[in-house]
Amino acid sequence: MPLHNAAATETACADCALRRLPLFIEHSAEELTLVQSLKHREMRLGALETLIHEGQTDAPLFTLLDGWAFRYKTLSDGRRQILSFLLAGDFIGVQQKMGDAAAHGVDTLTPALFCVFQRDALWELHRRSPTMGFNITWLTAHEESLVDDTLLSVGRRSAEERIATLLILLFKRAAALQADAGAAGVPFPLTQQHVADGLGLSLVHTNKTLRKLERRGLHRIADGRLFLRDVKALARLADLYGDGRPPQRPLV
Amino acid sequence: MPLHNAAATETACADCALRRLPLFIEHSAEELTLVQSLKHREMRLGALETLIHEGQTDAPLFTLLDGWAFRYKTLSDGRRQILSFLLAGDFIGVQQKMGDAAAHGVDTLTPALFCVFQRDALWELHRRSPTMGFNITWLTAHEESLVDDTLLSVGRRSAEERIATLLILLFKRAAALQADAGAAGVPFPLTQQHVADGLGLSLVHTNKTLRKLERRGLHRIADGRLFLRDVKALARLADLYGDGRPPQRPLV
DNA sequence: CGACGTGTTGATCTCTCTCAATTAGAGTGG
DNA sequence: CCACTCTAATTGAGAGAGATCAACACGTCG
Repeated sequence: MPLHNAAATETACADCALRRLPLFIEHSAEELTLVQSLKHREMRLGALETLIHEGQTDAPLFTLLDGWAFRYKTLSDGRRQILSFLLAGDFIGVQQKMGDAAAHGVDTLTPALFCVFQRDALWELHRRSPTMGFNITWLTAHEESLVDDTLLSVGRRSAEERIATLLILLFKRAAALQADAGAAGVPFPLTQQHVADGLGLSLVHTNKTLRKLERRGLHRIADGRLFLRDVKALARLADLYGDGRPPQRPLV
Repeated sequence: MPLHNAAATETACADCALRRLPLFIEHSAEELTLVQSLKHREMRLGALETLIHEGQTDAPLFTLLDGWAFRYKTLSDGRRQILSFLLAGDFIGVQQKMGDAAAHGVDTLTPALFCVFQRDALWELHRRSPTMGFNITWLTAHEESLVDDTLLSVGRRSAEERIATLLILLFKRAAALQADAGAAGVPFPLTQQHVADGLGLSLVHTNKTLRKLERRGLHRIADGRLFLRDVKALARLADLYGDGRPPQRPLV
């Protein structure tokens, strides 16, 4: 994804790479102008850098334009839980109330490009374009449903099932951002430590489970790319219904 | 909380019991009229009934006016994860995209009163009152932060720590809805099975852990009420900082 | 070339789960 | 008033998934 490299040259919203993705909806010229006017600047971070510190009080709003990142929380003794992974198009920072401390940190996984908005952009957006405001609400709700899915995994799935679920869901999200679906695989910039922290598992057990699935031919991770070798088997493990099909309650 | 009992007599938004709670912000007369116009009807359920079935496609929007409920997901073999508990004032149903299947079920814990809105009320609200729209966005984001907290618990806290965390957080939320904070305790309509499903634990282990904490004098649950006996000790277990204070990363 | 980050594997250890049984209370019907 | 049933809470015992501890391999980098 060749975005402009020179710090001085910022992309106009109308030319934003995100808009080229089939995933994103059309916006009117006025909406684009509005967003453009709220856009404060762009920001570029390297891999494994911190965008928002846990407990930071003045974090602005961001949109992730390119790259991977993740939200997380830590306990005082260092135990870390990754709350969600962020891909291009994701909105960052709605969670913390204005003037409040950030409830979670955000780190990058890869070099990443962010669109930075002023603190009050959220309100301005609502005020000046209810349509966009509505979209934001919906986006926020969608983010929550991702966390819901993870909570189900971490709370009720076995290690194998959790890994299968994560691989499928991340694959789908990443695949939606690129042209060729299956053959080339999708980028997979997570270390096993990230996988572990995202699934509430230990690093060692994550490694062992990952290897087990790989040896069974369900997937393959190599050179920072993920390939799904046996989606059927993975989906069976993950107990994922085609999409949104209601689960069957046992007759017991 | 004496709400009207006769099915025919519905409360006007201006007289809504929720507004009397110090927790809720003021709204202008126009805003109340708007909400009133979008309000479809009220709905009353008994304890342990289902408001929204998992996978249901046409669920409307609700506000919980009185009582307790919870959102949950289940796997096909019956394993259930409770995603969040719902108390008076909580909004229900933003998560599912219009026309989409509900990603989670909602059951009541106690008899409950709901305010029912049409499917497109969310959009109307945004369109006709950006202020309210903004509030909805914020409310949705806040809901997510609750799920984030739970995910941290389930992913990284021990059974003892999870229980302590849940007790404190539920106590706080319930206490905010009533006058007397400490002495009388707060309602606690969850069975141990609910606690277990909310924390990703088994019923048996939940029971044992609960008893251990109770025997240590940290809390007491009796007659459907929860009393916190030693908040300090509970907070220490839960690793909860006063409120939003950033956690200390270990120097290791 | 040594230090470091990441991945890998084996050997324990333990927290939590599963299985089983008992108690207590609420509701029902005879 | 008393069996009978059902649900929720409780407790003990054994089993197991996953955590922790320890080494080692490999590639990158200053």
